[in-house]
Amino acid sequence: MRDVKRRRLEAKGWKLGSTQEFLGLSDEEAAYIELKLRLAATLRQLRQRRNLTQADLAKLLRSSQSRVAKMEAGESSVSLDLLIRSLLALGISNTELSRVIARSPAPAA
Amino acid sequence: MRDVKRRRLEAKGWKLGSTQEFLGLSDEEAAYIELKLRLAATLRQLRQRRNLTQADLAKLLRSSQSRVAKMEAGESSVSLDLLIRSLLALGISNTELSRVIARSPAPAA
DNA sequence: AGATTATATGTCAGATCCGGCATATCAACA
DNA sequence: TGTTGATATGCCGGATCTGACATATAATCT
Repeated sequence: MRDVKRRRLEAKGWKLGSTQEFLGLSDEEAAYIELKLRLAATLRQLRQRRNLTQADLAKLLRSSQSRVAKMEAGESSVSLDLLIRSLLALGISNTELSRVIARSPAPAA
Repeated sequence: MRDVKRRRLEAKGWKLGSTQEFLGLSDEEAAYIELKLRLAATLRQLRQRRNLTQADLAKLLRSSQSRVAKMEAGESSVSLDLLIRSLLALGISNTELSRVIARSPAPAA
């Protein structure tokens, strides 16, 4: 993984330890983070497709605008739980959800 | 949803409030719980297929046997996060994971 | 420029979840 | 029957996550 990408992740609160530790990032950790980012992106798409503001969505979820922002940013302080709950609240179907999860991230050029 | 099923869920720690509230269980809540139970069942299958005891798996996950038991039981005190992390640790692929999520629960007879 | 609306960032107290321990239940055997 | 190995249940202190609030930074207007 590239330094650029690393910095982007760390900026969002992922404490990844030393570079060695980072390079040794286990497959499941990597898969977990990628999955989360994918769900985060999907949440944003879904919200925008419905012409909702973050505040609107927050109200729908009985949460706050700031947390929605963090969800969409894929911050480390947001759990898969919250992301998936939110997608479900937006009415995503199991089929759509599974499609998001199936899609692997594009490999680096 | 049937009373039998309700009791089964409540026994696992789901506080579902009054019957009215339960009957009014929103779609996303229901979907969330079903999803969790599906992942829980998958975890057990995967572990058994590899001939691991709960204690073995716990060690692999740096967790405890009791938590693994709770995961597989789909207790409310277990998050999707932990379930999915565990499945990833067992090496489940995105494709398999997505298949689990896609599969809707069998409708009541 | 200033005003308005949307999004992002920082912080924190309370809620939830976690690992670990003790102990209970169960199953398969001698 | 009692012993052994596996799984389940109850509990708790500490860790993590959450909603909420304040505030900062866009972005889009007049």
